[in-house]
Amino acid sequence: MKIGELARRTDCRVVTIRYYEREGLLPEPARSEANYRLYGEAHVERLAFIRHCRALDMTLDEIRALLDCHDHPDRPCHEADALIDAHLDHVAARIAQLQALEGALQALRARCQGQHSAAECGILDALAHPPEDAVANASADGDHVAGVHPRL
Amino acid sequence: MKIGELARRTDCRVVTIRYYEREGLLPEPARSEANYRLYGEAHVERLAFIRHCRALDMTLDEIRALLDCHDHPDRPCHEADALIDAHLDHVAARIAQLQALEGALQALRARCQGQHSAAECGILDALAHPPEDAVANASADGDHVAGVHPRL
DNA sequence: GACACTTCCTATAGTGACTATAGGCATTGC
DNA sequence: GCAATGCCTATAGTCACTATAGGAAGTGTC
Repeated sequence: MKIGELARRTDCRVVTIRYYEREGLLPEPARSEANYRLYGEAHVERLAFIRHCRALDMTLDEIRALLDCHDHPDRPCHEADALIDAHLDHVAARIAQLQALEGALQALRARCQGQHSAAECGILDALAHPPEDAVANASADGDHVAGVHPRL
Repeated sequence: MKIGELARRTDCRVVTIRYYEREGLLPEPARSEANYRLYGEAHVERLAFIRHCRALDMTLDEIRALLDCHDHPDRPCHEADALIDAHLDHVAARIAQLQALEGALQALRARCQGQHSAAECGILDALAHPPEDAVANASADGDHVAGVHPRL
């Protein structure tokens, strides 16, 4: 099949497939006479694997490591386990962080009901002079779980 | 004060301050004879405002909008309110998403206790052939709240 | 005054995981 | 024969920074 069908079957953009190829996550496929990429079922499976990992918010580096396990079925799978564990930790940490953030935002929101001018707005005031601890715990500590504005 | 002191007082890197200036979030300060940037208390306050917003994971565009409100105290503050509301929605959505993700990862993790070879590993198997719905709800829907791997 | 060390300056490129654009060839349907 | 679509490559842009290079100015010690 050509790249468009692969894209349709894996719910992945065509450009993204080519990007994965450049990044070495997908092997270079055969080419037609017209130089079109030609894929088989193995490619569908591998791309599906990648997209599932991405849906779980793993980085391409993490996925590379998992694919490496996948490509060496004779080796033990401690690595894969450890990777998932570490990733779980990151996700849990990020959730806690965002919940703190949600609390801070709700407190902020409660300070204004929209009836004032900006000069009297409790929100703007609080942002200019926050109560010290309100925001302290909400900021990330480099734990590799992304901020509030994803791309996907 | 010079840029280093401003950075220390606001817990913000020097390069980041210059970046905010280039982005128009901070006004260009006065310069010393040696061309060093010279800041006053107004800059400290404005930068603190920006950093608090960033700690709440707002984008620079959102912050620009809030600063615009801040800079026009005579105007009503509906905009600021609406912005915080929208941001809260995004954070809440992201939390829900990550919790779904956490569940999917825990289910995944439970499939292997690390005693197998990669060929028998339940994790790798599940990633290659997931049970359809497991991952479906975990993937983002472009709601602008970032993925699992932040930078900050 | 000579030297090292730190702080400051500008400009440019890199990060991750894509997305967008330009310019062009191949295929398909009418 | 022609337009619409799909495919190709290559390059640049996204966001919020971070890193690096190369140099000038200020500070402290001998």
